[in-house]
Amino acid sequence: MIVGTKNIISDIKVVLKKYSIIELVELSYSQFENVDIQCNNLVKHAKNSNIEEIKRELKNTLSENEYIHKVSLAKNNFINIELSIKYFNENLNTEIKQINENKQSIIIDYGGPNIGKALHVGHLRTLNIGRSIYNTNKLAGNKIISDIHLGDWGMPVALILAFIEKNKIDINSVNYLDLESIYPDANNLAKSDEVFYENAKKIAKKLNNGDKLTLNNWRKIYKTSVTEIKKLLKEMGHSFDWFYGESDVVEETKKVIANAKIQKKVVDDSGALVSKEKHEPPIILIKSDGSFLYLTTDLGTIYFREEKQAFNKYLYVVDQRQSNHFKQLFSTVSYFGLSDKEFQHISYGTMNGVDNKPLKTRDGGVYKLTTLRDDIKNELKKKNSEENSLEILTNTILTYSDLIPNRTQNYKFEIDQFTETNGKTGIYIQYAQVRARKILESVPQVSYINFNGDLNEEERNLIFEISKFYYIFFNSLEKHEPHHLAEYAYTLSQVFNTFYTNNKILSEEISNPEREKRVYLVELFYQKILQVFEALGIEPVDKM
RNA sequence: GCUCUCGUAGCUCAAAUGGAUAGAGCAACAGACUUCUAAUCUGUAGGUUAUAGGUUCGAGUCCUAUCGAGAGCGCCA
Repeated sequence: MIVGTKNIISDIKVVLKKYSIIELVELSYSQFENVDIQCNNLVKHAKNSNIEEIKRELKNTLSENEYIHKVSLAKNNFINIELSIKYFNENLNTEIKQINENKQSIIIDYGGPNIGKALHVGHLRTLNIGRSIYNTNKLAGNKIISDIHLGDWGMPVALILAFIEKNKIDINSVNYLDLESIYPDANNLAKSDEVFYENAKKIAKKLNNGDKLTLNNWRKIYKTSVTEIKKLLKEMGHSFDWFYGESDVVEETKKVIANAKIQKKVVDDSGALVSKEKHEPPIILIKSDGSFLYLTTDLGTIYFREEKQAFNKYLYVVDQRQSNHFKQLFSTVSYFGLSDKEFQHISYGTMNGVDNKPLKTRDGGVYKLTTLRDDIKNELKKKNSEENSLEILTNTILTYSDLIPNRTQNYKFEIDQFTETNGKTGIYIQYAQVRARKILESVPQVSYINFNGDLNEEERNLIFEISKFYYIFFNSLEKHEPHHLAEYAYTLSQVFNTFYTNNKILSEEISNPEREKRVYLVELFYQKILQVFEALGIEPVDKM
């Protein structure tokens, strides 16, 4: 829906209705030169006997519309519209919250990192996509709560504890770097050493049963790991409303199981507890050794959230490889009657290496996030970045490069591409923003201005591009796809840069109506690009 | 074997419910700094949208087949 076009649509509808054409009328942006928006409705009525008459009448009616500067009907029946200055004067300052008629209450689950494992490049997508969806919803006036949903329970932790126990490591001396090497070692050991694996399973069970000594050890590991995770996330500009994990829902998970038993919706299958709902593979809730699975804990988490707050939508920002898991989870939620809310898996493609296979998380070759940050920072230092902006620019690259590709596709992770500072990059959009900011700092603010028709090509292009903001924002919001906004940040900056290089603003040659108009244009650009930054989770720099 | 996702320029990616002439960036080539920051701007070149059919006014987008790539598949998360 293009903002401010309701009355154009209704004009078209009225004419079509006279000829008994009653249908949904829609407008879309056009790629043609000197055409802003187009209407495709008429194309399919080419064989209508009144087509010429309809076209004539449409042209007459639309020519009268004050939001339209020029209308033309193509031979193949596309309706091409050039918008009037009045349209822009009225539609560049609308508040997003006012346009959003369907306010929602949402919880967004980041399918969190696991404690004891280093954050690696594979974690980038969930963080970036999640934050963008979160911010976009906030801007739209929706209520949204983010929960990191930490992987802090079950087998992964049990493996770490078992490894510490087996090698008689002093748990009090273990720091986060130790943990990062312990997990892969323990994981490998479990594959070859059956006794060790059995031991780990026992520890997992002890955790679920609340064994005091095991819990104490778990707490130490938890604290060491979480402190480090929080520190890195903060440096990267990520924060969460809730920092709950699987360990917080142990009791709730048990309740879910108990209720399912009462409702007779589960059955014993060779020692394991399985849902009666038909699925392939079947849904196992409790393993034959008594411990819970991933899905079981997720059910507990939903129980926990339902108790805590009323949401009407659950979003899970998790890798597409888990789509089957979520299909089963959502199905079980409704089968068990846990919630009747809307559940959605916001899946994203894997980040692949040059071999086109997902970057693996285990053993030696893990590309840690901290390493990636350092690599980018070093690349930026070569370009003589302002020292103060280095952190923010690094984060910008880390976010922007990741949000540019469509989330639903896999994409190839290449370090060169990530550290690139030319072209369609975070650096480019920051630079445009800094240029605008610099201008605005040196002049007093211009209050609202009505444009007249006296706009040159670059000015007109900039205004038009700015007006697309609402369409793209809501497209991103509704589809949970940040890449539309990321792409827009680039095109908007590009149009601004062209305007900037070809039009002097503060020069003495430019006198007042002209100058004030251009300053106002810069203000409009700045205001919109900042909102896009906000929606993407990018902090603007002061200088560069 | 079964299920799912994908295949667009040399490379990395766009293309809103099916719309007109498929767009960007990188790399390549040619230009623009005495002027609000050149981390910028302007231009050239680059395509049978994997292949073959089908649906229709109209297909990169929907359907079928083939080829190619990736992912998931009972007690890991």
